[in-house]
Parts: sequence; C-alpha cells; structure tokens
Amino acid sequence: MPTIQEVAKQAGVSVATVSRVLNNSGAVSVNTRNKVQSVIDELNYQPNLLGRNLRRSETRMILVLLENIANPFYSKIVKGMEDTAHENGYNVLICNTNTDINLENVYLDFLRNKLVDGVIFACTAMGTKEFNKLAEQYPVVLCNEYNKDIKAPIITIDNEVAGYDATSHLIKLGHRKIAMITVNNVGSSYDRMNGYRRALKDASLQLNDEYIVYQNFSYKGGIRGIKQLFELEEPPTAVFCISDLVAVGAIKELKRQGLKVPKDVAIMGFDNNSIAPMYEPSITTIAQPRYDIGKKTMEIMFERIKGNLNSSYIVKLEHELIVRESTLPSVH
Amino acid sequence: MPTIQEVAKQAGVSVATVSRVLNNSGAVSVNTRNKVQSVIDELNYQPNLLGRNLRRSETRMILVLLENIANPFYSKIVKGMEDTAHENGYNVLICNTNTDINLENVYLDFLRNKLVDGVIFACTAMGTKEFNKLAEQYPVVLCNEYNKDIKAPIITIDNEVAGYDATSHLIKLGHRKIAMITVNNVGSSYDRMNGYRRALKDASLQLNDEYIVYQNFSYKGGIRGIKQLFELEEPPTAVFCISDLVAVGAIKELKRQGLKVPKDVAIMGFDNNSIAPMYEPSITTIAQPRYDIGKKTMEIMFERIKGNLNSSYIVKLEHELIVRESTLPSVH
DNA sequence: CTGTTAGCGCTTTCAT
DNA sequence: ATGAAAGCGCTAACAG
Repeated sequence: MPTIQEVAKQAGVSVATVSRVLNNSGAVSVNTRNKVQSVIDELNYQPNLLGRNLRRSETRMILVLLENIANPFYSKIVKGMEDTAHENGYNVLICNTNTDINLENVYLDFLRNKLVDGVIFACTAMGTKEFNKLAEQYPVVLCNEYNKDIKAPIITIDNEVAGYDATSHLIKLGHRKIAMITVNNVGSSYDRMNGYRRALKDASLQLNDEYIVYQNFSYKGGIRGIKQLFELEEPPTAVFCISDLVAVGAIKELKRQGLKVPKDVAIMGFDNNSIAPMYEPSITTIAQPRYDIGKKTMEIMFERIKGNLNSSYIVKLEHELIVRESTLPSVH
Repeated sequence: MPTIQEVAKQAGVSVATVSRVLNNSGAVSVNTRNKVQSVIDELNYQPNLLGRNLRRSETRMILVLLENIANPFYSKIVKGMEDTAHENGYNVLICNTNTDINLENVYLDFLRNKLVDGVIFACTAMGTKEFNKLAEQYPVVLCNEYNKDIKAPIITIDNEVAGYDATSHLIKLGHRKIAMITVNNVGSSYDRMNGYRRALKDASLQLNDEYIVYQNFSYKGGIRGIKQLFELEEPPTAVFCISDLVAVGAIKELKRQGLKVPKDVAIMGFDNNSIAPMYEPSITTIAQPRYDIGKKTMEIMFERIKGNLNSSYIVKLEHELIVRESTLPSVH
C-alpha cells in the first residue's frame, strides 16, 4: 500500500502537490498534474481516508439506525437517503439496533467518536430526555418516529389525517362496526388512532373501546388482534390494521376461523409494504412517500450539519390511499 | 469536545497515561486510574477514533455488501454476523449495492481507503477476475454466492443436495410432471437445478427442457414463470421455485388462472423467508441455516484478517426441508 | 508506574 | 506553481 509520501517521491514533487491533485484544489500546472496522476495510476495508489478524516475532522458518513433491516418498509426510505447522500458527496451506513438500547449506544459511539458526521434515527430505543441531550450536541434527525417532546428535526407523514382517511374509506364502503388493531406508546400510532376516532365521530358512529385492541407491529400481533376482536359478542365487519404485516396476520387468522376477506370482513393495512400487493387477497393500505421521506430526511440532515437548523422542526409529507382486494365493496 | 491532551492536563498526568486507562493496558496505579477516570467522566470525554484508527491502522469495522436490505432473507444472516463481530470487538456496516457495479465500487473504496478492515459480499456485481484480484489484496469473503473460479472463502449450503431434496419431496408426493422456475448464471441456482435433474433421473422420470424456465428472483419472475409453464400443452402438476418470493408470484398467478394450490398444483419455494409461513397457503420450502451462515462467515472473516487463511476455502452448512400447505398431499 | 517522543497519512497555511 | 512544516488525536516504544 503506497502512501502519499511514496507517490510524491516517485513523482519528484512534494506531498502537498500530490494532495492538491488528489483534491483538485489549488493551482497545479498541467505538467505536474499529469506526472503525479501517472504515478498514482502506476502505483495504484489509494489515499488512506483515516489520515484525511483525522485532518479534516469530518468523515462524510451518515449513520442510519434501523430497528431491523428485514423490515421492508425502510428499504425505499434508505434508497432515498442514499441517493441524496451520494449527490452531496456523503455515504450512508446502516445499522440494526433491534431497538436494543445497549446496541443503540454502541452505534451512537460512532457519532461520539467522530466516525460519522450525523445520525438518522428510523427507530429509537433511548428515552426522550437522553435523546434531546444527544440532539443538542450532535447532528441528529428523526425519520418517521416522534413524540411531542422531541427537540430535533422530524420527517413524517400526517398520521392523524392518514388514520382519518383509512377509516373514512371503510365508512364509505358502508361499514359501521370498524375496529382498529394498533400499538401503544408510539407517536405515529397514537395519531392514526386519533384520526380513526375523528372519522367515526364525523360519521356519527359510536366509539366502542372494545374495538381498539393493542398489539405490536408484527404478523403475530395481527393474529392475536383478530382473536381478541372475534371473541366479542358483536365482532366488527372491518378492521383497520396499524401496518400491512398486522393486516397479513389478521387475514391469516380470519381465514383460519373460516371467515373470508373481504366478503365477511374488510381489512385495511398501512405502509404499502411490498407484501401488500402480493398477498392473497391483496391489501388496501395507506402508502407513505417512502423515497421522498428518505430524501427529505437526508436533506434536513445536511442543513443540520451546516448549522442552518438548530431547534425542533417538523416536515410532513403527503400520503395516499391505495384500494385493493381486501376491502372490495360488499353489502353488510 | 475535549481531547486526550485536555484530559491529561486536567488530571495532571501525561497523555500516555490517559491512553493507558482508556485501553486498560499497561500498568497504572489505582490512584492515577481513578483520578484520570474521574476527569474523563467529568469532561464527558469521548476518544476520537479517527486518531486511534490512524495510529493502529485498523478500524475493527467489517463492511457487508447486500443487494438490498429489503430482502428479508439476509436479516438473520446479518444478525449472525453482527453478534459474532461484537463478540470479537468488531462492528458491522451494511451497505446496499443494488448489484450496481458503480455503487459496489464506491463502497469497496471503504476497504481500499482503510475505512473498514474487511468486506463480506452477500452479493457481487463485479466479474470473477476483478473479484479475485481484490480478494488477493484484501480480506474478502463470500456469503451464499459463488462460482467455481472464485478464489476466496465461501460460506453456503450444498445447493445441489438442496435441489435434490426439494424435488424428491415433490416426487414422493406422487408428482411426475415437475417444473422448475429458476434463474440463469447464478452458481447456487445452477447447483439447485443439477439437484433437480439428478432427483428426476434417480426416479426414472424424463427430463423435459420445457419444464425449466428462467426468470429472476422476484415476485414477477414467479408470475411470468407460471404463465410460461401453463401455456404448455402438458402443464406441470408441481413447480419447484428458486425462491419463496418466486413461489409467491407463482401462487398468485395460478390463482388468477383459476387454479388452486396445492389441490391443482403443488408449489415448492426456497429459503424459508419470513413470508413463507405467512402466505396463503403457507409455502413448503428449504430452510437455510441463516444465522449460522452469518456467524460462520464472520468467523472466517476473522481468520482471513489474522492471515490464517489465504486461498479459496468453502464451508457448506446443513439445510432443512420444511413442509407446509403449498404441497399438501393430493392425488394426481 | 509514568512521561517523553515519534509518527500513523493526510491537508493546509505560509513562504517563496 | 510549488514546497516546508505544523498538526489533526491518538498509541506505543523506550527510558527512567
């Protein structure tokens, strides 16, 4: 592995000059440039970025924290982030935290130890107070996660309106007994539930607390949610699920109970995961503008790094209702 | 951001001593250690790893190249890699290449520029010759990808036997007309197809080239594969799909054509993706020991870094047949 | 047990 | 247009 020294020696110039051609900076005569470049090519020289990064005290790396890379929801978001980062001469690192606070801390050390210039949280494990302390000291932005006390830029959709739209869709199809399988203590779910409530109210339908069941974002959450709902005396005819994966679990369990979707029960998902159009039946859902969310998040990150943004700041992007088989109209 | 200098000054010791307590190395008196540690805590000092890494010329980072993080197949593999890396004081970075050779090159610069100590390919874009050149110079290992000319450690299952087992399962169920939807030019698929052929031969079934259709690993590949097969005069009664995603596309398209799985056609997947048990019907498949594959891959990486391994080396782990609804016995 | 010192590879003033 | 030299923050001989 040649160093810049060896290139300089072999080209008969100083290291400063080699550095200049490396960075296309300063003024270098065409002759010298060619000479240096040919030595670089000949030796197959690759600059050691550890040296550069130390000197510049920046790495042009952004860390993205995900709960789990397996969650296909984030794939397009990450693509949006990556493209935007590359356009700006940055690179993106992805790490899984499994929402494990210890693991999260390990990766946050990358930030504290100057290995990355900023962190995007697509998932948080730590508490709000701690988070705000971190966000005060370092460039940090939140993607698709939030609560009202967070002091950092946040990029998301308007989950309240999205919940309203999802529920309204079911109401328009004639459903009166509409349940929701959701999760607890997550800002976005809370907002979606508020939208659900407002839609029922606007349609003069009665709120029934038994129709709101708390599970988690998983396939199994959907199974358990349906079990719970269909033990009720008056089971719902439509279920709004907090994610497509939950919707899949719901459909699977309904099928097991001998009920047909959408004939007996309409199912609504959320996220427009890749599984939604593929499933049998395909799943009606709310699509989030995932690529744009990623893109915007990264743009905001650069603003934060430049210091143009210092306090909390929220960006809401547009969602979209996508109607598929799981809510095909039928009479009730 | 305090530096080691400031800690040293404030603690009234030399930077060497601070470094020693930081690394738990050398001998430091209990008194000094406590003093230094308290200053570290007080200043909330975090060592700048750019300095350390430059000095040590290692980063204890391993880069994992994936085609796409959205592919849930890799999630457990990555978990196995991460756990093993953490046990050894290393960290894992994940990058998407989209099998784009330019993007792959961007990330490989991390290796050439000393930002990571090794690269694991779970997906390759470059040609074999180039790959071998890289593998000669740097610690590189391949996970679940290969061809016979590769000169680097490879961790995989025995795809030929797996293909044999999958096909034999269908034969045992009484099927005689067994097709395969596969992909071209991929080492593992090639081996699985050889296994498929050998199973047919061992059962004295005739090989029918029309029953082998080439698509890609996607959902749409499954749809197109079925369309092609069911335009034949004698369509198959069972189809071995090269991946679970392909199987999903296959089932969806059969349903569209009014055929039932498994009643009319049996479908076999591969990989035991998370979707396989969730799908309707659930999908019979070959499970790869994904966590162990990841674990073993990382272990081999460390051997390579230590220099204990220099040439090509192949590790084959055990696979497993998982029978589900999509091949439930029925008479033909 | 502790301090002094050189240097990892690079960039960037400051001279010339 | 080019070079000399300082220094980013850290570690690791070496000396004492």
